[in-house]
Amino acid sequence: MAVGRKKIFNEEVALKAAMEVFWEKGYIGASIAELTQRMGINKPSMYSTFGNKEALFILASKLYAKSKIECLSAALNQADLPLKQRLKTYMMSIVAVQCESETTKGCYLVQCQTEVASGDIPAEASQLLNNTVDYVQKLLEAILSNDQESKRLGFDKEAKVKAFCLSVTLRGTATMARCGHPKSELEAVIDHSLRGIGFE
Amino acid sequence: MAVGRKKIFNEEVALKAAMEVFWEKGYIGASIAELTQRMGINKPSMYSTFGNKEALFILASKLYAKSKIECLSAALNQADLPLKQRLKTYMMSIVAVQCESETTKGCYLVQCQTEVASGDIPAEASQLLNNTVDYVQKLLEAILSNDQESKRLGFDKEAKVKAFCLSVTLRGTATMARCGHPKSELEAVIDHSLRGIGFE
DNA sequence: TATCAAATGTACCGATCGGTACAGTATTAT
DNA sequence: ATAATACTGTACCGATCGGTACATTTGATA
Repeated sequence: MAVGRKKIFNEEVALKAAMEVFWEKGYIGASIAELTQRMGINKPSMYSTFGNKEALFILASKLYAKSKIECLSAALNQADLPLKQRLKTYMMSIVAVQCESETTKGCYLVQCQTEVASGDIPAEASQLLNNTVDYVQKLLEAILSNDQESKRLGFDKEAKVKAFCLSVTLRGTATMARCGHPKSELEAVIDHSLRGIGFE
Repeated sequence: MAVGRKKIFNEEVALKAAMEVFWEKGYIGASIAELTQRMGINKPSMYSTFGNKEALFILASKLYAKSKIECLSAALNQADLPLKQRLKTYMMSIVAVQCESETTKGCYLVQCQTEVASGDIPAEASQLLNNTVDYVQKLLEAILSNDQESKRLGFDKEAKVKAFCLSVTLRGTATMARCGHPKSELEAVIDHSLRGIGFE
């Protein structure tokens, strides 16, 4: 058994709170003071548990990727549903995440990636953000390349550019969600976007 | 004639330099130190000429709106060209601005609007940013509502939602441009987007 | 040439940034 | 009980933030 005084907080709960702050404020905008306050711990506890701001950010980003993005992928492979419907369900599930908060937040990744271009985010964290954003696009591309229905429609030949278009749309909805536009308004955009790559 | 020592710098040149910095770094990310350095002046000159950071930001934002956005509107009203072509030319001219820099910047407005949601930008400046972003969408909506060809196609009945879709696309391309995607890659997205609202 | 307004450069202000030293307190092992 | 260990709280570090006081320099006016 571990010796010494027990931690008074739960690491997972604290990390989730940190993720929320980074989501709202970005990497630079999230101060250690606000982070620790919202995490319910004080600075030495944060530093001893998570290392430093960058390490905390990397953990928070991984948590976002896992709990808010990667877990949605299954919708794309529901074998019995038409491709269009699977894509719409998947994209709308991402939009739902963008709109889920009362304090409008958009997408953690899109939010923080704008800071990458500013040179404000350390290299390792930048890489992680880029990889996760890429993950969605690659996933869409893979479906459009390999799905039977997609091949039948001839979409596999333009899978890359079509996936890119859908990805652009999702980034656009992320910025809109951050400005307070509700899911209901963004649904029409997804519909039009799917039409744009050739559905109907 | 004005009495006293002459200004050693040109206000317009300095303001343009400030706009570039805000464009790259956003409002919070642009420090007074970097701003004054890139403007080629020192802090007291900046404060005596422009007031403070917020006032400088408002002037820089107005300059961006005028010199990078509003001046592009004419392309939409080139009477002899088909609507689709006018829309594409207009949207691509905005994409060109998003991609114009060697240090990739995306869109000043989209960049800074994400900071509005963080509560980092003073009220007056927020309002200005929102208005300018709204300007593009309203412009698209007006064309789709009133243009003869648009009416013939029946687009005027859904002008609002179609304009919103195009606006989302342009915000998406802005975030892509900021990540280094070139204009050539984004052109296909504009084409698909126009297809999505009913062209072809 | 003397005067005076305006711009400049330096040096500083308090507040906040990310990060840490250290004393105090709780917990387990001996 | 006592020692060893790990977490907590306070108080601080140097660096940077936006902003300013002030002495100096410049140049037009009188």
